[in-house]
Amino acid sequence: MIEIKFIPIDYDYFDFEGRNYARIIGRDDKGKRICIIDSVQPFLYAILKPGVNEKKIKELQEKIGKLSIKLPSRTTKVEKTLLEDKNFLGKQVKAIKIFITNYKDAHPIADLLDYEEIEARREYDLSFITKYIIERKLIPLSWYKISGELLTQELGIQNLDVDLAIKVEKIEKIPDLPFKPKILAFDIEADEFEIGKGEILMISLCSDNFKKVLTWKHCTKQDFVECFKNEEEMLEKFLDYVKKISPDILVGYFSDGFDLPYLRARAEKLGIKLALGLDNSQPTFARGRIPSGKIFGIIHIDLFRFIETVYSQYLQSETLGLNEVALELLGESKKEFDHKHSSKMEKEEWKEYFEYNLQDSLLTWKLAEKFLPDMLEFPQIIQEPLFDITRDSMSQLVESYIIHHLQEYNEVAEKRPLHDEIGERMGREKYTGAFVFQPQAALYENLAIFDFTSMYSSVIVTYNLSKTTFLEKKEPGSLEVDLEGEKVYFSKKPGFFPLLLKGIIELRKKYKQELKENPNPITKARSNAFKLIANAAYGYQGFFGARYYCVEAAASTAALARKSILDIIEKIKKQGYNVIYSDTDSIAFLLGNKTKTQTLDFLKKLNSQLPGIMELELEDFFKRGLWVTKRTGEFGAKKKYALITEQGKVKIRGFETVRRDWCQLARDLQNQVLQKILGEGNEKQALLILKKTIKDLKDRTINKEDILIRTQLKKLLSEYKAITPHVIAAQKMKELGMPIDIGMLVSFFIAEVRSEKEKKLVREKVKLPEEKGEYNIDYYLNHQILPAVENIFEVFNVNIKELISGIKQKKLDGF
DNA sequence: GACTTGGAGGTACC
DNA sequence: ACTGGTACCTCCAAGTC
Repeated sequence: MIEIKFIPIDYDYFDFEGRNYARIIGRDDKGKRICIIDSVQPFLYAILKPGVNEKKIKELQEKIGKLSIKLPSRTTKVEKTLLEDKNFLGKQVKAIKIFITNYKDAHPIADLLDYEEIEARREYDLSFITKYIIERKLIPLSWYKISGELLTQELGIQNLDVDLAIKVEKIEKIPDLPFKPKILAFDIEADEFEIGKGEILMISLCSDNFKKVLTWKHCTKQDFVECFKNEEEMLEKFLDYVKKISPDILVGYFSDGFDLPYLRARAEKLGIKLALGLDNSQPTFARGRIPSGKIFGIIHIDLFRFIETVYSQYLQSETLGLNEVALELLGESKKEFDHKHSSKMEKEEWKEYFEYNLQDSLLTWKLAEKFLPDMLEFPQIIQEPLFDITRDSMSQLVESYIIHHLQEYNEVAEKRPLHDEIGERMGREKYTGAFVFQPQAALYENLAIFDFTSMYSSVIVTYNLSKTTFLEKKEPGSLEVDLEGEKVYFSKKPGFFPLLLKGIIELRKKYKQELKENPNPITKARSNAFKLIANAAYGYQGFFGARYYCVEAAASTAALARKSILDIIEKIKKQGYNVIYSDTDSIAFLLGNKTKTQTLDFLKKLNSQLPGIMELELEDFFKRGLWVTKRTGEFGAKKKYALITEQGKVKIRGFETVRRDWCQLARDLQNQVLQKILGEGNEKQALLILKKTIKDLKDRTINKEDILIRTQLKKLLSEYKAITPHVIAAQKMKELGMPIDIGMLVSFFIAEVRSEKEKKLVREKVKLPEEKGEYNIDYYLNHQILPAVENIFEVFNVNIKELISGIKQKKLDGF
């Protein structure tokens, strides 16, 4: 028997004599690499119909106990059954817990449970690792004292590159110890984008005090460059370095979709085994929307995927490419490098190429270090391994959090929806969502904005809305929600979903406070993780793929949120304020003759009247706020406004300034105009800026980057019904042999053409950035610049178009 | 051929 | 297919006169 302190990092399992064993790689407190082998007995539940008598249950247990499945490789039997009292979707039920030999046969065993007394079969669709973590409470990246038997060359650990292997007997939670995983970043360069088509020219590696570029193409005298005879030798050395550095995390950027599959494809072609795993196995690629490259014992992370789901909504970056993200988060860019085919590269260019390649790894490594607190925190909160956490969608994260907390409510897990069920759910009609107030276009002064904290989550908790509390029909004391005529009912008895969410909101509050008092990366990561889960819980209930899907709950959440905000709007009006705007959970109103103190007191009063955990807070006071009309019609536009605080902080929403599908010229101009108007309270200075921009445009002094329009390609070229300018741009790229991918941003500009009469459509004037041609002055004036500022000036009764043509007639300079 | 209108398409807000 | 609905705006496609 030996005893160690252990932190689990990577999980997988294997079969031995027909049974499943968890195999977990981690470290001990001395930094040694440890493998532990453990087992739990797989099981599923048969939930019984109400009122089945004891005798019947006994008989049923006996029948179930005899079930088995014979496969060529193994036989799975029901090994034991237990009768348990459980909760399931708001009901107390009797359930038979059915232990089986091999978890992989849980589904076929469930299919055999075709007995009249059984109402439902559940928990046959949870992964072995998930079940293992729940059963043994061995939470990823958390510390434990493990005792067990030392293993040498036995089951599941043959040729495993670890310092110690233990067959677990006892697991005990201990307080957290310091832990810093070793991170190795990598990046490859190739001439061809298509996976495996070209040669890998170079591979860069970056870790603590370690920077290398491996290449076989060209030998330079840069100290970080290591040269090899051929691609094979370079790949071998890459494997060597990974072994030697022995990282816990191997991180890349887009590496699930590019670097790792490319490495594997090239290795295969060259007859090399890409033995990255601790057991010398090659990476495997799990099927999915995007394949996930898994390396045994080392966590491969594609940082892009984690950032995309968890952080993109908080980033300013318009693309999530390494360059923009690194610039925003690290203040560093990629190296500038003019890509061309390697065969046409000069000596000096190779040097730059190597630096470029190294910089990519360096940025990836720095980003990974930056996100390390989050990467350590999320797996502990969600209770799934880091590998999965960094690839899960938002709904999966929410669902995993739920699944791992069901025990606290003695709840049996609901099943994943089946194919037909998903189809049905997707086909449903949309329900009514949020309320958006019809604003009046104007420049307002002295505003306050109130908003509900985590509004939808608060509504779910306050009114107990969920699949588990949804009632088929009205019951005494139940809550009735009117969904525009159709009535639905919810139990008042707290269900586990709202209770769980209540816990999340409380923790979110606690960690937000903790962050305020003690701001550091850990408290920030924790606070952010809970915020994300809380925010996604509402969408989860309306999501077709959710185990706890419930449109009635989702629609009721939106309906009650609407009711709440309309109620508050009325109260604010009644108090004598002028409400000017509201969207979903926020309300903007004019202070008028009231003071800030009065307004804050009023906020307190409003809060005291709110039900449950609903809470209204002050977002801020604002000096000025601008709302404009829609392009068509005289009404004020919703979801478009600009605000300035007394400290001069500007908040712009919805305007072209913040839209990436407008050219920089129009966006910059609009931004400056908004800033000036908000700062000064009138349009005079702003007009001068407009004048200058028009002059520059007509003088053709505008830079090309500023007139590029960037639009995302959302589907295959052939699937487009309407051939829009960006589709033409993509077609041109394709003809030039450039790679076309779904999701890519297509850049183009609108050029002058010989005959405007023959080429009337915008798409006929599209040119790629590298194509020769002058920008189309008329287009940029009338389709970019003017539309961007027209209705802003209209607020001041200044008609730009008249002004321009009027001035023209008077032959004044500038316009 | 000029003009209108609906909808496809993309992106933002919360 | 991988959280929800609401809203704006451009440009194409197809219809009307």
